[in-house]
Amino acid sequence: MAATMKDIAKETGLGLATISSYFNGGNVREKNRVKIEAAIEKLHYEVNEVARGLKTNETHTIGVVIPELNNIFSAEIIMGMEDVLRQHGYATIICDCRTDPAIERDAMEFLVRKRVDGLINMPVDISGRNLQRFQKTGKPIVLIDRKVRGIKCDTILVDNEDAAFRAVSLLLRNGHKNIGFLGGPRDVYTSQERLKGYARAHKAAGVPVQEALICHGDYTIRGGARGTEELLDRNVHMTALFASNYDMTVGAVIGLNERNIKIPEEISLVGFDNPTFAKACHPRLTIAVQPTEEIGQQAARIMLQRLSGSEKTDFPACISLKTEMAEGRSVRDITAVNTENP
Amino acid sequence: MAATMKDIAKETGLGLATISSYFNGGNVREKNRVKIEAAIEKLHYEVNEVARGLKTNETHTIGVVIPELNNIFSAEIIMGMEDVLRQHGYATIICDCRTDPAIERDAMEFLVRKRVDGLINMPVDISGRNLQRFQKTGKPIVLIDRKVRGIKCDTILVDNEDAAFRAVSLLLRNGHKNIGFLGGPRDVYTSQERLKGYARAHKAAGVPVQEALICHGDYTIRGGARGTEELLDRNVHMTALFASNYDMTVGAVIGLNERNIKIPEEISLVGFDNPTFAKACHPRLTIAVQPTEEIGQQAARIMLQRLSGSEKTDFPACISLKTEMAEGRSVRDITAVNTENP
DNA sequence: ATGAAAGCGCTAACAA
DNA sequence: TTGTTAGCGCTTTCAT
Repeated sequence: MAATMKDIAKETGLGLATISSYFNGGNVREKNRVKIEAAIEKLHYEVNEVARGLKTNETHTIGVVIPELNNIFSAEIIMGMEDVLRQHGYATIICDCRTDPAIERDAMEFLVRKRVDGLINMPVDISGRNLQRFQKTGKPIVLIDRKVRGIKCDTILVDNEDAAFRAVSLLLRNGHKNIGFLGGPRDVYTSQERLKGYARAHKAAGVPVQEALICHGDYTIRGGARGTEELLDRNVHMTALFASNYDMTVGAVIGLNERNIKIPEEISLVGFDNPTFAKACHPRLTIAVQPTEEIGQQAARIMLQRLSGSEKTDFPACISLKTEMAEGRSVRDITAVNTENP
Repeated sequence: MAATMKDIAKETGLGLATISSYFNGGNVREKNRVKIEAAIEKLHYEVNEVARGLKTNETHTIGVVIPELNNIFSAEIIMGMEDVLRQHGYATIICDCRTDPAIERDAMEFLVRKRVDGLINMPVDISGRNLQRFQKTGKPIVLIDRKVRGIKCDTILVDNEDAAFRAVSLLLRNGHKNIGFLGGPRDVYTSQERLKGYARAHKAAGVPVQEALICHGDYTIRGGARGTEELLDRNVHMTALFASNYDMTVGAVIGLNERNIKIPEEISLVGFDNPTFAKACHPRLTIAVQPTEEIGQQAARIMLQRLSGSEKTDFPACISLKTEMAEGRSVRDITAVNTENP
């Protein structure tokens, strides 16, 4: 069995409270401090956080429920989160619910039993039922990437609409008027937002949106490759492509390569996420970059604030993080070409 | 405050032990069972695993320490692991130590304080010092992906040497004699193993290994692209390329595309990991696939066995999982060509 | 089958 | 500053 505070007390001849005080930053006589530290060393004592948790009703553990872990987007968010939390003495229990609302519900119940101090969730069940259950505990919830109506809590979003707006505006500024849109599933929030941005950019530039240029894929590499080919087949005049997530960006590059279409000479491309991939491409891809680690860090910080209770504003915060445009060389300026052929 | 068993006891008029018995599969009179369940419903009772953990000295929590979470390899392992563990009522606390032995040590200490029931580790500190610390708790350790000498515990490895052997043999069988090797860092275990497999395949086929065909990269996309170009420049007669991890495979595809080199007409390519990427490529890539989720699942299962104590063999198991060759169309058979030009 | 009571390792209130 | 003590919510003998 592991050593307990009692053992330290016995070893040093001191009382329990003194030992506890030592660990909780209380004042302990220098002489005793040395004794205690010697005993800790000798007995390999490590505080039992379970006992502490029972007593204080604080487990210093945050539950995290996400749809899927096997994509860099989720993984990097988790990294940023876990990093901040552990630095503050908090553990994170991560539950990958495989995009299944039922598993998500189980995961949340599980976390309630584990008495986590708070929940960070990238929600699958948009109805909010799962979250309502957790909210009964009175413990803080921070939502990531998606809103859930009916749930009042802090939320970290990415301004997807703006990301798409800027990406497409960049293409428009460079003279492109037939811009293909490789979108995600119709019913996914981020996908809808990005399509809105695509449309708004067109409106702002006074360029009409053409249905034939919009392709709803599935956010996968393969879907991106196929979508690219479909768009090429349907639109002879297409001069540019906007891929609205990472996997579809990879797919677009593959699809264009396969057809032997030069970027940006024949088709200009703006992608999404993953700067590493963008840099590896030739020419380097222009992409919209989501601040993945920052999303995680922010979520963690807000959670920490709620837990410390030192929060002034009592109403939920809704933070919208901006994406960055990382410019490469995959967009060709065709304004000159346009004026030549009016 | 959340409801406790005491509340249930009060509500039902039963004793504490009866309630506890109900939750632990003991026999409870039908009449009382109904009463208890009604009370649970009414009070929204959820077992407090913290209290239970203190009493039973079992937290039903497994600590997981890995170097990095932001690559599909790690992420999928974690998915497989977490899946199995949670299905058995175990939580996983994941610590990403950013490939830093010092952070790894902190993480392990942290997990000791959290009183996790076991540790699953993809080790960074190969010296074993970090693990020795944890091992003092007497709790089980399962190692993943790498051995650590001096630590006696269960280990799940992938037969990397065999994976490379088979990949390179495939190329040799197809008549290739100048096969470039895009390797990882010299000091990484998996990288060394894969190089061994490359060499053994050559020996088995009676083809000499040429130093100029071996490139030590850094397991990144960019490294793969650069390595590919280096190898092309150094070796005019190179007809094939073996990329020894996923990122370098992406890099190789990009590098070859950039030079406008056709796969497999000009260069045959065998890659590593990520079937999704392989399928998205044209032509579909032939790759060695590591059973990532299975690694995680196996690790979890072995851990579960150790914890249940029903393990017959008391000595550590060392399981070596085989990779799969997923054949695409990226390898050209040039045996005929060779006989034409002897 | 059920109840009473002790105690897991810690914190915190109170006393000294 | 330090010691004593009660009790967090549960499991687990031991009676009944």
